[in-house]
Amino acid sequence: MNRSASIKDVASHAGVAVGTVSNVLNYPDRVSPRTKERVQRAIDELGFVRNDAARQLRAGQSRTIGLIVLDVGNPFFTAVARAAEDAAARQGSAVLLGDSGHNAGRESNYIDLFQEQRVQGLLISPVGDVTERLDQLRERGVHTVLVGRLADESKYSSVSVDDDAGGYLAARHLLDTGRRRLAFVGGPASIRQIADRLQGAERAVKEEPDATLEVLDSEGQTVLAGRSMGNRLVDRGRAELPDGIFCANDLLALGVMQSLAMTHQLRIPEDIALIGYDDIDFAVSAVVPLSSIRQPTEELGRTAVELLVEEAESDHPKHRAVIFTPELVVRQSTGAARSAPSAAAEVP
Amino acid sequence: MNRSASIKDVASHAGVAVGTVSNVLNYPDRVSPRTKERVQRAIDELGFVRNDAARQLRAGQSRTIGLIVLDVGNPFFTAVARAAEDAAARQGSAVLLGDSGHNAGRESNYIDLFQEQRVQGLLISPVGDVTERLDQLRERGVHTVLVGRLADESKYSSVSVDDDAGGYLAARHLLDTGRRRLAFVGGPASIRQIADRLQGAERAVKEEPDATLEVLDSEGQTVLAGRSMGNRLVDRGRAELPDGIFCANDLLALGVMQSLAMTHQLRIPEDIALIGYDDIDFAVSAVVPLSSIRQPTEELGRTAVELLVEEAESDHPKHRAVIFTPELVVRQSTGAARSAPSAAAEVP
DNA sequence: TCGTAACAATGAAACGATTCAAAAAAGTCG
DNA sequence: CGACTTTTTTGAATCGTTTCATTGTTACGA
Repeated sequence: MNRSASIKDVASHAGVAVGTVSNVLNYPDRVSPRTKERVQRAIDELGFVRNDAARQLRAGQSRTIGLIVLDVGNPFFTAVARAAEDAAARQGSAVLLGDSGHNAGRESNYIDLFQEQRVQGLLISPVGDVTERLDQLRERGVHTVLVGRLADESKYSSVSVDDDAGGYLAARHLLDTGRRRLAFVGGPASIRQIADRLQGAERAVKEEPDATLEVLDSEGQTVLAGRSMGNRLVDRGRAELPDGIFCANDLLALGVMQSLAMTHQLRIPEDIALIGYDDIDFAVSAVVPLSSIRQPTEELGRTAVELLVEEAESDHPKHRAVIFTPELVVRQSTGAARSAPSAAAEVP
Repeated sequence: MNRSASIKDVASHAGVAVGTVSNVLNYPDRVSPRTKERVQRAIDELGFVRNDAARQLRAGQSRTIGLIVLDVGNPFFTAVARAAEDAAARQGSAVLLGDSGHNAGRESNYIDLFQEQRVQGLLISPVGDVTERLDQLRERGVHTVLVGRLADESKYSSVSVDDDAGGYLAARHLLDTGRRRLAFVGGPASIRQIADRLQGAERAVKEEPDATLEVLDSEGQTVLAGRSMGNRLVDRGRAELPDGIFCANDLLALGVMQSLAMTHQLRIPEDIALIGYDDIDFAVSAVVPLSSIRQPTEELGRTAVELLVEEAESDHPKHRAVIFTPELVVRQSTGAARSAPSAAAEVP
């Protein structure tokens, strides 16, 4: 079988017209059971598979949605991608996944590719400033939803997570469990998300007159950065130590935890409570299970697709910016046992 | 702009024939500079973007390669995917990435989708037994390369990594650094890769008359499984302990490391050397940086694409099974400092 | 000036599915 | 049985690109 069978082959093999075969495929009710069965047999015998290129050429649009993420290795994006795929599948579309790897060139290539594919729309976590490209897309009628970044509502729809609220949640939780000398570990402040998380934490601390917040600027957000920050803390006199630490992400928190665990002079959560951000897989299986802030990735992905569909279907594009609130996940590292004794409190 | 501009619009706008526009796009040399310039301006003014559906309808084949992985969240697959993308891009194709999530149903959906898209070929890490589906594909002329699994060479090409060799490497390294009472942590043995790694380790141990290998069957391959295994070890008398542990993957190894670090009676690598498998990101930033076995993911992805192209271009399909050998990555957990003092030996 | 290469530009045909007006077939009822 | 409605089937037109045989144009030497 050199060239795959076309609808025409099926038609002649079944002794019917091409229109009838098409009807069997798309409007089975219009076809009598007898011919339907005959056509079906022809399809099976020839191993016929619809040619999607021809379909979408006729339809003028494909049944796919483009999704460009910053890094497929990042669990945040893989979770979003998976949710987007499910949501798309539910309404008969597929998702084309592109990984820009924080690289504007690759991002641009994917935008071109997806445009040539005539995707129904584009979901994108942009690298830097792409407003120009996106404006161009808008002019060409390609609907776009920004993922994980708040957008100017007059121009685009977007789904994002409220980092300020997340920071507030984390700090508030430390305060609620009796901590008063808080520290924020993270940096650089030039990263929007980190600045927002800090701002939220400050907001919470201001609510308690006797609470303080010390800001510790880390170099990057890696486990190693967290560990060196932890080592600096351990070197301090006990009186100068914070009693609750909020790290801008889980990697930092795990690093801090490592250095405290290694020196064995400070216990978590008795001496210092620790909370991270992102709720990565490793948070649960840390030496002391790490409390964290979970981003609603499933909702992000699902909603992004829904906004896109909504926008594509209405003639008068109305943009919406949906902002999700993250969620507090309490584990042992913030002394859950104190306020709510549970099975999770068993220390190995 | 309601409907996007077609090549016909460009032609009339530039005052030339459609064929000329097509030539500008595909064979610029055939067109005189003057008309080329005129056409180019029309393209820019109308914001013309090629319709890929029409292109591939004419061409009979798309410029995409389908890749179905078991889990996009798994760093192994994301690395393979990235390499495959690069390799594909280098020869003008794009990769459609599908995530089966170890689910045969989703896998089947992607196979259908990719077939309808008339992909140039399929790279797949199959869920369970898909030989039937794949045979069907082969009949329909869709070339397929299996990724990460050795295939019957008479039927398919494949790229895979030699797990036996990896196991040998790991155990040989422990032996070379003076360890004699080795333990293998991992399970269940029903998983092919794990069985192979164990087999390789056994092969190495047999080379040293005075060395022994104890097999510890873990429940799953998670950090928690590793930790509970570690706890069981710590409870043993010192004389009964292994002096070198090879874990079937890095998660297990990190778990074992956690439990040893927590009890602080056994030091790594002085009392027990530890090596994992996969070289995940966290291996570097463990409390004691973890030695590991790295799989050549880039080569896998690149070679998979190359095999596919090779197969698609030759008329007489000749299948090949390419097996890569993994690589030893020495870090502190196996006492690199002993044999080769280096900067990496600095303990914080 | 003419003949002939060499080069440019043309436009109809083809790819494979869907659509839809029209024709054909099957039912219904007096 | 004939007039009518309903259901089923038909097949030409269409989507946007590429291909390629054909026609038109230019350049150059005789």
